[in-house]
Amino acid sequence: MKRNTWQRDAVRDALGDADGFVSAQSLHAALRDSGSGVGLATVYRALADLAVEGDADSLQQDGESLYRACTPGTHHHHLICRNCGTTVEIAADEVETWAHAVAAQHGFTQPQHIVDVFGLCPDCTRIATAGTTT
Amino acid sequence: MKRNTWQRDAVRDALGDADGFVSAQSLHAALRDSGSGVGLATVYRALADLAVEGDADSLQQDGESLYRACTPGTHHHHLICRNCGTTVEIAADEVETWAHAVAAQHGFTQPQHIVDVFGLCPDCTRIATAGTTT
DNA sequence: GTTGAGTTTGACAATCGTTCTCAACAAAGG
DNA sequence: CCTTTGTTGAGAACGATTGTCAAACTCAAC
Repeated sequence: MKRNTWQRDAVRDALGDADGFVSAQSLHAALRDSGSGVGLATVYRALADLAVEGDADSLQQDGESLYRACTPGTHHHHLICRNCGTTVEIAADEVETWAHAVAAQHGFTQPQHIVDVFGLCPDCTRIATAGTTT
Repeated sequence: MKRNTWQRDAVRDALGDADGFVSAQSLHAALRDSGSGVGLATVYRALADLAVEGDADSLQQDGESLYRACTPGTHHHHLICRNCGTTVEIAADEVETWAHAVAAQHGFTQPQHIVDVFGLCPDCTRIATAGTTT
């Protein structure tokens, strides 16, 4: 049986409030800031649950897992600013098709794919360019 | 100055001998097996160097970094069997183009992308199917 | 061949993210 | 209300990775 606890809701809310991808640790810190004394282990558990249920996307950067609330049920990918963390959801039918085609081409079945694009968002591009043009 | 040590060569060789992606830890174990008393820290350092120089690809799975020797200089992606670890290098011009287009569309610059396809290779598919078809 | 300078190594500790443990707790149903 | 049973939380445990630092080694010059 799955129980509904305010802790889990708090994690879900905090994840929804976060802008881009956040680590479990920073989410825990944010929760502690907002007064919710949620334990770290609980945050990890809640995030893992959310990811399994499809309410959150996760990706691994460097050595930690980052999570982000996402529209449940839809398969999509992300365009992430590597400077400020801004994230844009992108539907990627083209890539879906490509992945399936490539897999089939080599006799592979049950293709799953990891596709994420990192870059500099318009704002950060402007700043970076201004800094470089010395 | 960059020096040439037998340890670094040993790591490079071991990586070349490995079939698919291997973790730093297992590579270290393999090296120890083959008699080369290379330290763990050295393996990590060598792998990081190889990855930077473009002689090795790295990806993160679960919570550890996996490495694999690759043809230097070429940008490519991988089709990886999630069961046996077999890896196929795939040139992905289509995806390159797509990634750039998507990035540009949203005003993002300097796009880098993580694209890996996991699936079941022909052999593992056969086995899995045989097992499922009870 | 020898010397010297500076990089690399390696054993171990430290660090960091994540998971486990287990007693206390609280949610859902009777 | 009471019982049942999943959930929480504090801290320990854990595993991968990185830092530390003296000793070893490589390279180039002599």
